[in-house]
Amino acid sequence: MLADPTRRRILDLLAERGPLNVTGLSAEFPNLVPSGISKHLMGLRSAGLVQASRDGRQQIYSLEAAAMNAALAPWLRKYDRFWHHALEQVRHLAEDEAEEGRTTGTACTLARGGSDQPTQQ
Amino acid sequence: MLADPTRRRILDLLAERGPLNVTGLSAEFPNLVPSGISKHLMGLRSAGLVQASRDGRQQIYSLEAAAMNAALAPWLRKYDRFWHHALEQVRHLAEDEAEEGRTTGTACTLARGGSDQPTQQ
DNA sequence: CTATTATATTACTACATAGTAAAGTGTCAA
DNA sequence: TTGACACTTTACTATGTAGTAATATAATAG
Repeated sequence: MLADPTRRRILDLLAERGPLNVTGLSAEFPNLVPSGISKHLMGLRSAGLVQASRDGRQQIYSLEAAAMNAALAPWLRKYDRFWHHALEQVRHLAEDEAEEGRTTGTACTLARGGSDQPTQQ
Repeated sequence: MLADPTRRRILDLLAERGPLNVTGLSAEFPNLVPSGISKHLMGLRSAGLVQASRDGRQQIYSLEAAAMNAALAPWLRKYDRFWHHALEQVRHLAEDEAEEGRTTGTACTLARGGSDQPTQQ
C-alpha cells in the first residue's frame, strides 16, 4: 500500500498542505488522469490512511493520524538503531542554531541499548 | 525496493539478529527457494542497503547503517507530526516503568510546530 | 581431481496492479 | 429540467517483478 510512489506522494501532499480535494491533488500529477488519483484515494481510504468528507461537489481528503501512527510504530520499533542518526540530521535542519551545547543530552533517548556504530559515510 | 514484504522481512531479520548468511536467512522463508533470497539480497546490495563479506563459502550479509539513514531521513522529516505519537507508544514499551514522572519533558522535541492533534482513536 | 556445500545467475512464468477510457453517480446552478 | 462540474466505478491493457528451476561459480573437504 505504501509501496506505490504515487500513493506516497499523495500522502506527502496531504501532510504538507493539509486537506485537499481530488482536483487539487490531481493538479500535482499532470501525467495522470484524475480518475487514477481517485482510485488511489479510494485505496488509501479503505486502508484507513486517509478520510474524506463531502463539501458540496467536492470530496476533501485528509490524513488519518491514528492510522499513520499505527503504520509507523512497528517500523520505528524495529529500526530505532538506524533512525537515531537520521533524527540527528533532521534536528540539525530543524533548529537553526539554537543552543548547540546540549544536543547530545537532549536527543531522544529511546533505545537504551548502545550499538551506536558510526555511519561511516 | 522497500516495497516488497520479503525484502522488508530480510531487513528486519538483519536488524534483529545481526549479520546472517544466505542459508540462515533462507531458513526463515520455508516457502521460498534459497536462490530467490539470494536474488533479493543482490537487489538490496546494489541498492546499498546491505553489504556482504565472504567467510569461507558463506556470504555474511549485514545492514548498511548509512544507507538506512539516508532512506529514513526524508521520510521522518515529512511525517514527523505523526511519528511523534508512535514514538510515545514505543517509549512506553521500551522503558518498563523507569521514571514515569518526566516523560513529557524528555520526549524527543524535534518539531517545534505544535499541531499536536490527538489521534482520536 | 571429485564431491559437496554455499551462493549467484539466467531464462522463464504467473500474477498483481498502475494507469486509461468511458460510463455512472451525485451535487449544484440557472 | 437541463447542463456542467466533481468525483467514482468498471472493464481493460500493459508492464513490472516475485518466485522457480536449472545451470553456473566459488570454496572447502577428502
